[in-house]
Amino acid sequence: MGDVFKALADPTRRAILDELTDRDGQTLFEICARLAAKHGLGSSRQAISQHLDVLAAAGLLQARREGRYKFHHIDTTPLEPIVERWLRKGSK
Amino acid sequence: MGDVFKALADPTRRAILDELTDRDGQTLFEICARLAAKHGLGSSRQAISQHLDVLAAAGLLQARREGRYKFHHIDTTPLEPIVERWLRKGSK
DNA sequence: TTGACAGGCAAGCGTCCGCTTGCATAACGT
DNA sequence: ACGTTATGCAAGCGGACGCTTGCCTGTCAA
Repeated sequence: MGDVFKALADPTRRAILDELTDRDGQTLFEICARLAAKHGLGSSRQAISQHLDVLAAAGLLQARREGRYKFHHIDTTPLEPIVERWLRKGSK
Repeated sequence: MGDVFKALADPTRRAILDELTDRDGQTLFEICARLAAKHGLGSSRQAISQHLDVLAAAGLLQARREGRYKFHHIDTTPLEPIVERWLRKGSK
């Protein structure tokens, strides 16, 4: 559960989620190209790959293999309960 | 803005927010005692103090001086826009 | 005024994190 | 078959992070 917060702590990983929100199901190279173009991030391929592993371990990402391509999809399910945890004050 | 995510990345800081949600306006020593009792965390006073600094820098905390006491209050304002960022897909 | 209480400042240390580097694997085109 | 494309694995490095340690400031009670 705490993996979700650690995954969101890095700005590059948040940019990846932004990119996948704009266009879901991208491959690793597509993400690299669009991160460099849109967000001005000069991260290498291996760096992005490791970020994708972290996001997948947190349950925020789901990978789909197809031939030599691997498409990545967001899963926003773990995001919903993490904020309402502190927003409701009349719980006690 | 990214400070909010980095602040939430640490489990001790999340426990502090839990404690302040349950009982707002506690002092440093109160937080230390209740963290040790409820959450089983054996963190020292200085460690908690530094965590409070991080939370305050992220805008999640607001301090109020009164004599030799310093009461800490949550501010959940920065929490609201951070999740809807990825939840809405029909924004493009 | 003296002592205890609540908190602050800053240096040092060990660990984790993000990134690079180098090589390996697997699928496709020709 | 061969080279290219898309991705995987693992060791190593530098910096940031969380925590400790030690000392200092300010406030209240007796």
